[in-house]
Amino acid sequence: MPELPEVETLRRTLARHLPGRQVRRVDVMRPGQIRHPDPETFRTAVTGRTFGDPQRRGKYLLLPLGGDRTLVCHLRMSGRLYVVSPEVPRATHTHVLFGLDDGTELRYEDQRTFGGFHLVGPGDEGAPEGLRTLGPEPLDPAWDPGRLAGALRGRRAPVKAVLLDQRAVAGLGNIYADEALFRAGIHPARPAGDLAGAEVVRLHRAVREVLADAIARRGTTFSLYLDGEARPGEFYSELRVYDREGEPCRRCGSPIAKIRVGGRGTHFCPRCQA
DNA sequence: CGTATGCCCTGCGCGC
DNA sequence: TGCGCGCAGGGCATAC
Repeated sequence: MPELPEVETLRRTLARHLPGRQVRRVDVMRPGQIRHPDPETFRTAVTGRTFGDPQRRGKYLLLPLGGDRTLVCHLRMSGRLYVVSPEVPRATHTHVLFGLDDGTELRYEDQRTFGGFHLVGPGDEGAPEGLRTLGPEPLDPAWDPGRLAGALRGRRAPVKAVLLDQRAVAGLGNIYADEALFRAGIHPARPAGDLAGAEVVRLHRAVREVLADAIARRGTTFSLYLDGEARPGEFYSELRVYDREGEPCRRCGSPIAKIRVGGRGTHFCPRCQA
């Protein structure tokens, strides 16, 4: 599932291909993936524009197009965005295709169709609500333990649910929330507001470390994620709890447990995260 | 407001 | 071998 490290890896790979490329053609095979504006307006508004340097906010990929327009993409569960030669056969769930002026194609593929595009205009016109209300970037130096403590304070929800709340902190999904809580030695179901100061500091460090480590390994390919050059990530083998139910904890050997927290499948070590 | 639940959607793995 | 069911989950809509 694309989370911050996967979208960051995607941004970095697309940065090698998109800047300076003009969109010659937009094919929308599945109109539902165009969230704003209507697909025909989208198509004509994007055609002829030139990509700038890709940016990222949380799990949102931001592709500047000039003229104060930005193509905003969210991959949700199964979205893939990559540059490829037109001779490569289209994958089954290729829903949107941008023909570029060097002959290559930027393709959007999405098996579960949860993801899609917003074309954002001047003054954030058309921006998805989730982008407007997005919390701080966890890798920003300004995100310190105090900011995390502020997001957790007074909340009775499980600490994991707060980590997944994009308004509290941007970019964590199910994999890295579980991994950060393991690294911090904190039980995922603990009420967020009950964490001691030292635990918040540990969690803050753990979030940063796991995200940085995952970016260094170009993200996690669990089932569907590929980067902007259609390559898988290498972080899967580094996972300490996610998708390891019943397997021995890498630290203490206890079997990794799987429970439901905040409606999400949650992996943790019952001994290291008591 | 804060919290909980269900929905969207498809493919896969499991049990029978 | 085939079929149906449950599960996977990010973000949002709705309910309480």
